[in-house]
Amino acid sequence: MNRAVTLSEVAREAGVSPSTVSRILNGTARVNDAKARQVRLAIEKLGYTPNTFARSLATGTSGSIGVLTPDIASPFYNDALSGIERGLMGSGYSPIIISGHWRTDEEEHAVALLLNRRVEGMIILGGQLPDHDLHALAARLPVGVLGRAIDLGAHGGVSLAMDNRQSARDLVNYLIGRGHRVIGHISGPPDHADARQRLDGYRDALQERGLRFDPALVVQGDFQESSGLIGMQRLLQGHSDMTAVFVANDQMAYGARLALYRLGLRVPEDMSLVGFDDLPGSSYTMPPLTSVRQPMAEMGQWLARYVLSRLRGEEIEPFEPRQELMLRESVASRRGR
Amino acid sequence: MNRAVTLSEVAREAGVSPSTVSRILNGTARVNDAKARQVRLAIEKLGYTPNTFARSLATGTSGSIGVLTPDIASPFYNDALSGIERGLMGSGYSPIIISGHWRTDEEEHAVALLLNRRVEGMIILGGQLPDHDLHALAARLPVGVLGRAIDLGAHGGVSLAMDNRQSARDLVNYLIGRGHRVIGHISGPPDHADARQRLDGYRDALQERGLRFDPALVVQGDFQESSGLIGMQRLLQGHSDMTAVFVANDQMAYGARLALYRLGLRVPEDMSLVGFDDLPGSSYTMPPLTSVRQPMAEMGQWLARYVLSRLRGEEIEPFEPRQELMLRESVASRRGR
DNA sequence: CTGTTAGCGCATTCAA
DNA sequence: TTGAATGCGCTAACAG
Repeated sequence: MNRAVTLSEVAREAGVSPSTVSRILNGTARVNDAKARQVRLAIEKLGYTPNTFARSLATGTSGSIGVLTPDIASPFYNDALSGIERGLMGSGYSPIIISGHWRTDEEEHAVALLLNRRVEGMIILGGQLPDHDLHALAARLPVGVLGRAIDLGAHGGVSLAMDNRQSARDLVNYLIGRGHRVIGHISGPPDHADARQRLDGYRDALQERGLRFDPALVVQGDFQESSGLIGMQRLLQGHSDMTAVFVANDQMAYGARLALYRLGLRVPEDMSLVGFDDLPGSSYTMPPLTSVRQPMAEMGQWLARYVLSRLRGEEIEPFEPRQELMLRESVASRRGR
Repeated sequence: MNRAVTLSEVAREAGVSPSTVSRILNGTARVNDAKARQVRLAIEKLGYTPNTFARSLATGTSGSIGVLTPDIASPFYNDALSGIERGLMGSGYSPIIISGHWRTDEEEHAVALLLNRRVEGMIILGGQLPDHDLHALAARLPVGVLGRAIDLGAHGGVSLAMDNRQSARDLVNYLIGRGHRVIGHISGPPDHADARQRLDGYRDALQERGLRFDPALVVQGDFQESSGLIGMQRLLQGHSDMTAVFVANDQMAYGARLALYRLGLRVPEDMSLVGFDDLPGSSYTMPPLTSVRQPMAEMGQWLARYVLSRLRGEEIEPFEPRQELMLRESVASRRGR
């Protein structure tokens, strides 16, 4: 970039002192109208752009909030990003988004980068960061975490965790209530806390209703569509009595759905299907998919507000994210049979 | 944030001068091993984090590339974001992503913000920015644009535009080739260049094959699922001879698909359906949706490399994005009828 | 209301 | 190999 115009150049052009220009720029003090006009003209003429670095260095504030997301292209976390943007809007703070690609080392690197950029607060979406990293972070600045059960209260940090286990349990209970007795499960990767909790919830529900937990009814996926397809194929082998499948996320449920279609099995008449996460597309699958919805956007927005409130020393009303069973058309009743 | 540790404090702690610490940090010069160890120890002990602002101010470089996306939660553009991340990886540059929410004023504001942050290059995804803004930008720094046909060659900028019109034409031609004669279209918002071009392509194909363009066969949507559903319902009224519909994007095609399902119409037996964009989910719809794929991730990656090459004064091999018809199972042949 | 002065934290001369 | 001095562009006292 060709050397950028500086504030002093503007000052010289307008025939005033640098501080005057600064004051006009920031509205820090009343300034003679005529001079103000001169300055605006000079700014226009020279194409002046204030240098954030210099300003931040001088003020000691960056006006930015770091956001760490595991994947910039994840339909799941992106709703939260939208929420964060909304929450920050008009606050004078802007988000700096970095993705950690589900890798601890990259995430730690990303956090370091954000710290270098002197973000004043941080929002962490899911991810693999060890708890002690999060604690260390919360001790330095306001931190909001989404999707992990961790107690940051000691430092005043906050975590919005969804109760995956309870929701999975509700979902499977719903299936049982509709008369299903042999229920398969396509699980997520076992190194993923959410996946483990959803599996636990599945097991809880079975146990609670006196149904046997059969490991053969559980196949492992990786949260991607293709693994749902394969998982369903495997479940179908040798489980002719299975009437419903709880898939650990919607993406895999889409794959499972396709596997059934390929085999000429109807949903929900021949097989009931439930997912998890309620992706935007899940209202438009065929049939619309029963799933559990986490208010990602609202959570993101609240977290942004939380960090802002901490920064301003204000109080903020607590937020209880409610997970919601989205009952749609992918589950049939087995009562009559 | 509690006052951060500075380089001088590290220097004092280690008993050396600030310049020495700086040299160790940047590997600018050989330094006595013993001192280097001292310094590393001090950095560790104090929890020192270099201040990006100060460094950028001193060096006059920011090490960041601005990325403007119309929507942080768009499944379409996010693939490009992933590609950009990949393209920048290991280059020493990192992306700063801002979204403009499809609004010209917000986009201009975002660009200003990026300029303030002294990004060294910029990548613009789609959006509503007027051409002259883009030209002005390209005159200042390396710029890569995705999804808009604009000639930035004068300044050395580049634009990777997809030929929406040609692809739409190919798609509709394909339908005609499969024996369809009455083909509906659910279009995108008319203020959206992509939408207009896709409509044009639809018209081109009909004309080319001697079919009449019937305005009643075109209904307007807004690129969202729900408008596809409504659009399909409206198309179905009074067009009993329609056998195929070209939907201007996949999201709307999902909605259209659901409308058909609700009415008990089968795809593709009763109605053929084609979309546009080939979202990740489109391989898993029921049936898998025929669509046209733009290599968004590859384009994003190449654009990142392009900007880097400009920054380094290197040459880069040109990139011809190829759009690809993804022929899947949502189209039936009408030949025999 | 306005100009002058003194840093903010760092990289980079220039000497030693 | 190392330290001292200087300046990047801006804001914030401090005087006037």
